[in-house]
Amino acid sequence: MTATGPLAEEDARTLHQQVLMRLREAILLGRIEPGQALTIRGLAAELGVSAQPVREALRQLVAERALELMDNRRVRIPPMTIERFEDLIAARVVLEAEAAARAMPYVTDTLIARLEADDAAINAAVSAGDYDRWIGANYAFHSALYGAAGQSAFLPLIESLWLQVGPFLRRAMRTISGHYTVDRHSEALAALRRRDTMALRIAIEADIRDGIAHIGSTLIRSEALGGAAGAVRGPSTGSGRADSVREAV
Amino acid sequence: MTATGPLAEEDARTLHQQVLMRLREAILLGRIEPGQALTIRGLAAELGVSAQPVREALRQLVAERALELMDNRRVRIPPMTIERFEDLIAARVVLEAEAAARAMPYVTDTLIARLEADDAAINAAVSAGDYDRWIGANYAFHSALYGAAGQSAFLPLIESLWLQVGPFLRRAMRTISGHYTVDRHSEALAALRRRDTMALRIAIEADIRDGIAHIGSTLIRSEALGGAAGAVRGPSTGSGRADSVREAV
DNA sequence: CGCGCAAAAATGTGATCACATGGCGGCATG
DNA sequence: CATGCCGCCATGTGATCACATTTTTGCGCG
Repeated sequence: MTATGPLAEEDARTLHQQVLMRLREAILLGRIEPGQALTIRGLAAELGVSAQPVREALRQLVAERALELMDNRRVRIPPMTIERFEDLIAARVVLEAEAAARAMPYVTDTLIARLEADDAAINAAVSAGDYDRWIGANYAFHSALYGAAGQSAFLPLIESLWLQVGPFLRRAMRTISGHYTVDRHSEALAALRRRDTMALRIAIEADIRDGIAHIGSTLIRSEALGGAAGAVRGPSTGSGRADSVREAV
Repeated sequence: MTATGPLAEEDARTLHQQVLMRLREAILLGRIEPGQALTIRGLAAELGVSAQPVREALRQLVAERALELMDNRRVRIPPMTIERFEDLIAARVVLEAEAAARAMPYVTDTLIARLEADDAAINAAVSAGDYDRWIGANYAFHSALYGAAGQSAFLPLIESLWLQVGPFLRRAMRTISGHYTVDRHSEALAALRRRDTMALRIAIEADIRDGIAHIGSTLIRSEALGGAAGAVRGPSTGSGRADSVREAV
């Protein structure tokens, strides 16, 4: 393999898994424009690998619904509609509330300490206005909680949902500090300390809905759904596309 | 491409999508032995295609958790444990109950008629002891219901869960007729006719748990978890593997 | 006869090639 | 100057090749 690409560092995983992780992170952090046409060769050149690993990574992301295979056989971040967004949130609520409740028996003081650290990181990111760190810490908090039990079934589903919502959070949350009037995570932590499952469910649900409730309307107003229009307007030119994704992934 | 394989029929979809569908069906119907090592070249030869489409199909099924990528980098149906099984059922319950409830506003008499037809097909399959038709009709019933609303988020998640439990239903349900003491589907249909959302939720949950409750213990007793052992015992020989999968996929 | 080691076959991974398709721009025409 | 057509280029798909790793087989030794 080429030794000059950004992925040159040796890694135990296969190349396609490294590409997958890079793309997954880029999607989760909203670094890829929704509606943007992702080309295999473009990404391959960008990452310094051949087309093969990229193809497989894209295929996997399509399976996780993070990407969508269009009729033209090109791949993009699926457009967001209000209906789909509400479905996604509803799915997140039922899955994450249940996952949290099922994790309760496995909650230890060690886990709570870790969650408190994550919570602190979240608040720090909010204060700093650092969107990337906010998302990252938020993700760490939730997956640490849901993963407390073996939860072999819930986590992948939840991750798929995050991947689908991720691309649209950033543009709707330019200023994250303004929306954090109530810290639902500390409510969740309090519930965890009391081993109060019902309160935990409520806190989790509130956390999901709080951070996201106003986004639906933002999506309508901003018209930046990134797909309904994207399907109509011609895909960008090859070179232009590669450039705009370069610093994203 | 070769024109003699079983997939020779022209199809609008890409080759890897055809392979994907074949494999998906084989998994859902429990035709592939859990723990069985699936080889790219073996499947490719079997289906009369090159390795490329098979690779992508396998990758996609791994993403959907229907298959598992082992450390050896080989692919198999993940072993089942009691914990995972319970997780999967719990996830099915919350997701499918919510999906059904959200479909309620979109329920029409036409849809109910279709569901009744599916229900009849299910009962016919049960009477005939035809496992494949039972699974198929069952799947048709549920996805028709959940898909009534646009449900762009729920259906893929539910399908992933079906793919994960599918391989283990058959061996635990040699005799399906014995377990159908109560027809939960007609209860669901009754709830639909009354537009009674809560009753529908209950019927769906009962349907999932009924058809499946005794399987957990069956899994323990039969020891046919198909993985814990499969990981230890050497994978079957190449030729043996190809033969045993031949009529499966 | 059992055990361990080495050769051989098989497999996954990544790269590259060939081909069909579709998008885009340039060009001619009204 | 607007508009429709044609050709070129980029892209996705499938096939094939080369290589490293794993698995299986077969042989020799105790």
